[in-house]
Amino acid sequence: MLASNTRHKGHNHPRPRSAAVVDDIVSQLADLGYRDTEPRRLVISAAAAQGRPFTAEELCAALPCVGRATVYRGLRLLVETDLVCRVLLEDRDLRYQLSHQGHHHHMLCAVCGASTDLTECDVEDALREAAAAAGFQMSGHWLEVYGRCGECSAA
Amino acid sequence: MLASNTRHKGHNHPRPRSAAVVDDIVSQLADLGYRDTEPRRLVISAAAAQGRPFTAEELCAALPCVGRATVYRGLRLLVETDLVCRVLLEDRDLRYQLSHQGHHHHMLCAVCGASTDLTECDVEDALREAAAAAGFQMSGHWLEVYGRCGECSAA
DNA sequence: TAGTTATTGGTACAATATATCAGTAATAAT
DNA sequence: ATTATTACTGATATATTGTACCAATAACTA
Repeated sequence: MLASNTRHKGHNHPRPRSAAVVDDIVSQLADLGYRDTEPRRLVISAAAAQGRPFTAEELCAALPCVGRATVYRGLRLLVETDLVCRVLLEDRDLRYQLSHQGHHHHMLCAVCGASTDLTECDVEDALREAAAAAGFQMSGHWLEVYGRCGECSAA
Repeated sequence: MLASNTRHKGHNHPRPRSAAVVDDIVSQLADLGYRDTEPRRLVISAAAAQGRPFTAEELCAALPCVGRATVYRGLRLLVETDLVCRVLLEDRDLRYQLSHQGHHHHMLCAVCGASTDLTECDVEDALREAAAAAGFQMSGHWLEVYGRCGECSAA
């Protein structure tokens, strides 16, 4: 029997934070009618354990006991439900990362590979206006920012 | 013997405008040390003939007499030399189109598939500032705008 | 507890693109 | 102009990323 999910900050065997993240995501999926399965939890857990944007194959490698198709399906489900977002690297390599939800973009460090969210950014409005000026009705956009994160630009 | 390329606006057998585009691109490639070959001209010509962003496979289909590998190589060369730019559709389908060069972005119509350049757009500066505020030193970005072009939003 | 049905995993398949390599052709050198 | 050099081509094999299929299984539900 595992420790209850509902125990608040219990002082015995505190579960790692990632477990709470997994529970949260599984719960959101449950609200959408998706089942709570062990392989799916493993995919979510592995995704949450990645320190930076990861590829689907990296998840497969990290989960040798989960079928490839299941990993891809899990990832796709997470993307479709906005729990994981896609990140396009400068070299066009496609990666994934847990989404912090809400509209945001990513700043990707070319040195260390870290991804930082860019939230307070009103580029969207400026874009919509510029597009409208050209007679174009914008409904969405895709934006990635490349460069160096604070740590790497200091070094 | 074909008509000379250097004849100015000859009044017999005027060459289609696309031929001038091909010549121009071949010339730019020559400056970079790349050879002027028939298959390469065919790839460039086919790319220039596309009315909207196209896939590599579409080019292959349009050029049954050119090897697939050669089409892909030609396309890659054009991308690397900034003569063709990549366009990422909303469904993540990757397409290509002749570059109008200079920094610009694309507004992609979800209805008719047309791509319109978005040039006079100072999003870059706003982005750079927002990134800097987060300690991130921006060096580049990728942006695609999705929506409806003027014609399609009118209809 | 039994029944319904989403989910799994293994494999086959599809789409997109590159690697290899012998043969060819475009440019440079003579 | 002829030869030499070497980039380029094309056919095929391979790599990568992801989906389709289907029988077996496990999760929810009545």
